[in-house]
Amino acid sequence: MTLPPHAGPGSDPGIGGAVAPGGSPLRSVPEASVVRLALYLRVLGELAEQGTETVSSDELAGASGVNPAKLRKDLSYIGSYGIRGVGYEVAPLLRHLEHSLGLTQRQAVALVGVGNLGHALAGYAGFAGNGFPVVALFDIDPDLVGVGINGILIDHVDELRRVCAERGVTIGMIATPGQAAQGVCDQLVACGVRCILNFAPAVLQVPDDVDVRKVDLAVELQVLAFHVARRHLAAAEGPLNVVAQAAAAAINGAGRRVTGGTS
Amino acid sequence: MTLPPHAGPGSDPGIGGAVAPGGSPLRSVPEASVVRLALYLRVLGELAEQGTETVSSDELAGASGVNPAKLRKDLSYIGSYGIRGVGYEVAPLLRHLEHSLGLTQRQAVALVGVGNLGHALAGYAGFAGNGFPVVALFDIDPDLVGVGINGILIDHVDELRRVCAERGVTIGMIATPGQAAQGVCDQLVACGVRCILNFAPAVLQVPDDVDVRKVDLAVELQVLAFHVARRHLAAAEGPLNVVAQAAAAAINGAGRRVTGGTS
DNA sequence: ACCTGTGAAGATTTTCACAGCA
DNA sequence: TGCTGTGAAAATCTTCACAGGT
Repeated sequence: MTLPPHAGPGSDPGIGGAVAPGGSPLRSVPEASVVRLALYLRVLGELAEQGTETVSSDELAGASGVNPAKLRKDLSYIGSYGIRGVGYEVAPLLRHLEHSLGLTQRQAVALVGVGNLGHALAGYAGFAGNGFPVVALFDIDPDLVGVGINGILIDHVDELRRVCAERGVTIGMIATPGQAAQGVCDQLVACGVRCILNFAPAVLQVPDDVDVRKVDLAVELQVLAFHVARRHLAAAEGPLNVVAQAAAAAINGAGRRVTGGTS
Repeated sequence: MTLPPHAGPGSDPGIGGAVAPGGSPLRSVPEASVVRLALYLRVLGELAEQGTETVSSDELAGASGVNPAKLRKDLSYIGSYGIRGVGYEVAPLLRHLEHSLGLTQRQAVALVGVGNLGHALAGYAGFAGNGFPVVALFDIDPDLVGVGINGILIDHVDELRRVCAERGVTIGMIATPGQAAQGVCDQLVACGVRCILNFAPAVLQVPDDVDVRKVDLAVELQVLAFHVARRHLAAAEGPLNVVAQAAAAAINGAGRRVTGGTS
């Protein structure tokens, strides 16, 4: 069985606009769009803080590093309604995005592996503040069990099943060494966790109905290294390229490009 | 850069963009493929450790969670030569991948922002071990300046330009708060850094010739939250789905149980 | 007999471009 | 006039399926 980074259970055709009880259309949203929606949400939050009340798709797209048409299409997936000739009202759009991303419901997060990286994740303020409280910590090291971080005590991995059930964990984060990751993943899945964020350098095999997203630091650096190398090759190879690049660089000295996401 | 009217954000498309105008290909490798190449490299490393000498595309693809045809196509971008009827020799393929990803040359990394997350990144063993030594640390907090982590002293951000030049930094990592990220990014670019890995919750604006990759923890969690919510909606809507999901869960509950280790 | 490398088909995502409304 | 929402075209990525080695 294969697990593309985001093998959603929704290989499901379901083109038809199935309608949920509430009446909102449950249309399939491309994974890439979901990622961008989360991005727009943050940018909108910043705009709201500044007191901005409306934005055009051009403005919001610019601030998000995205093509305006793409932004409008992304919003269309969640049935957003802007005002023609004006743009979008920041506050309502923000609420709409939160709702569409399922942020109205609090998601309890469990973190397995409180080593170097795990410790930082456990203490990361960005989580709790955004509706993702870390409610459980696990490690296999007896010296760590019982230690508290941000008011949460570390439990032994053997307690995973019980603790996750008790605390209603819906999202699992894995920050163990690579060899341990699959085992931990299996346990989380057995506990009913269906969404996993994996920081361990390992490819996780999971059932079809489980979503895994991966953050792989080594891979990120290697991808950048590839670009460094390619840049050297390109420069060494074509004088024409060098000229073109220099020209482009000069032109861009003033105007800037926007670069968005990854993962 | 080249022709495309718009340098797309997101997973920066025109990677091989440097297709020589009148010259040789310098074949462009799709960004998605580059990411997977890095993944194959890791899996191959594991195979090599186990003493495996050859793998078929099926096996390697399975272990990487990827479709075999896709794997072969990915490898074809870097002109890999397997042996028909047999597969790939692990060691040569591993070397080939390392070379193609530019890992033969050591990349010096600078990390800006030694807070909660930054501290963990500075101590992350996976970097140095993979040819990405962190050679410089920066922060704006006077209390941190002078502190050493893993033998590297933290410098003040004001020293960024000098230190990066002295130590030949080629890759920058940003782990500052969101508001500080753009400023830091500008400084890195001014120092000649052309590849940046951004952990800060901010969209960075950079010139065309700079590659940015982003790791955004809040976005990752929100994407997972979206899937949790969608799953609930789907379950509430389609009774057939519920049955199928329950069955899948049951089957997997009986699945292997592995006692995991943790750091 | 088996497995790679790849053209071509298929699927998905991005972008264009314009109708339609405020 | 200005900007959204969206059908359709373009670009990109994935998968199939098979020719061609070993």
